[in-house]
Amino acid sequence: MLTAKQQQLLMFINSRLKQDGISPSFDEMKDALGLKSKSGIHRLVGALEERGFIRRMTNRARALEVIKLPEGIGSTDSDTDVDPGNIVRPDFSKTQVKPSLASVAMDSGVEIPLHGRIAAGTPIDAIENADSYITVPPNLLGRGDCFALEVSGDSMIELGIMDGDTVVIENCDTARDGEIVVALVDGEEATLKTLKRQGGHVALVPANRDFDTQILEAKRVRVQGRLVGLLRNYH
Amino acid sequence: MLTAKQQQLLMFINSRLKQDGISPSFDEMKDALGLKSKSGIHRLVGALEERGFIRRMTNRARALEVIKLPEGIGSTDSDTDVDPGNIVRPDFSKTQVKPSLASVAMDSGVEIPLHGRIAAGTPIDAIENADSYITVPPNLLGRGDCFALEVSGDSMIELGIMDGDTVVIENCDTARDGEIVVALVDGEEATLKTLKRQGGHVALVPANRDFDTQILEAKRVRVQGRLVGLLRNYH
DNA sequence: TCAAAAAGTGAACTAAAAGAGAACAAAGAT
DNA sequence: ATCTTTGTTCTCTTTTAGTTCACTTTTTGA
Repeated sequence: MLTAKQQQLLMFINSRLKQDGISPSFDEMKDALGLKSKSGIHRLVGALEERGFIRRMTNRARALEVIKLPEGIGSTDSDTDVDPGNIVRPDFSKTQVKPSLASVAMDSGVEIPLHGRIAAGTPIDAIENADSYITVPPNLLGRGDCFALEVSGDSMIELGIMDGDTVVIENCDTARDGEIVVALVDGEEATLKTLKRQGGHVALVPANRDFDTQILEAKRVRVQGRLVGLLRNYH
Repeated sequence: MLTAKQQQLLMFINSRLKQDGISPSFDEMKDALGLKSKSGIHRLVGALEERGFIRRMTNRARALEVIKLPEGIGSTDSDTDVDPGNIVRPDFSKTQVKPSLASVAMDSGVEIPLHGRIAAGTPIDAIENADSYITVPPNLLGRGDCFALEVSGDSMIELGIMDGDTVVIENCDTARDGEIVVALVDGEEATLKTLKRQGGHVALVPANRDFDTQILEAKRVRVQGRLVGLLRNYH
């Protein structure tokens, strides 16, 4: 009934809907299948619709719905069926812990507010919804008050801070030489950069050859926090 | 079926109805989503209605009802489910409900075992203390069983995976083209690499110019898990 | 082994989603 | 009747997402 690609896409859509109820965009599906163009997704979606596996609202964003799955695919949603029986796991396969609700219990992480996004050279979008909180493991936190920001842009890519990562920032107004900080320049422009002190000046050093270091009088720069942790999601 | 905003609003409406049976006003919804204008809420409400998630009486204040929730938002607490046969009425459902446990439960962290270290081109150190667990935010997890590994070495540095990072791996034995996986070669050498399929062969592609891609017969390579999340600590 | 079907690419184009702000209209209360 | 709360509509802007087309490559089955 389905080709391999069609099934692969169907399973991806299904897992995303199961996961958070939000249907993936064509671009996300494209990435999920490792394609470079989303026109192929368009064709696959059409094929799945024609075969009665999904329903969609055309010309609407993220409006897919799975209405059936192919035979033999349990609705328990494993596109990654595991046969734990005979796999050689040399080192680390002894314990298998499932994130069952039981283990979601008490030993929880800590909730911190997600304050918005920060980009190279542009102000923080100061969103701060009451509703935006993320949970982070306690060991990622600093000693002080922390908040999270979503990173936008590639200015720190050479230090492994990628577009879309969530960074955990500890609120503070001073930083040591070489620390990565959220720095506010002239009270308006907040960026995530490595801070270097040079006499009465500070340098805000990006980690990307395509961006320039800013050297500024110390009084123009206010440190808003320092980087203490990072989270990334590959889904 | 829904966009992120639509889903966010739907969950808010649902929680308010569950909490005290009174639907929120447009202004309250606006505040809940951190917006400054309620015209956006009007549009979102229209979208939710069009998609069949809510019903409403136009021009009536606080007259929303939730008629279904997206797949996968099966609330962890049965009390917070929408009962399909018994719709929540905006007016005379004064049913008193305890504060939703769902939101508390959903926000807590999940413990997964830390299975050791993984390096480029060398076997995993089988450290695994049974006692090593780390807490990760639920949204970092995949759908299946997960475990964590500490990354050693620079082989994936160009994809922002640095020496010392902790990666969250979902146990699975298949992976899609282009996913980052823990791959076991010839049953003995486990590495973290991007997997590419090339006919009957698979390529294990590092993200570092100083390392070479390995192209191997598919049967020599066993996928042990795929990368779903990453944590980094700057302390 | 050849033709058809399926898959993949890239670009141009169009449309939807999202946010702001203001003015206005309807419903219900005093 | 008039005030307050709440919902509706408009215009405008930016960002995100869907559609289409022309063309190439790969896969598959007769």
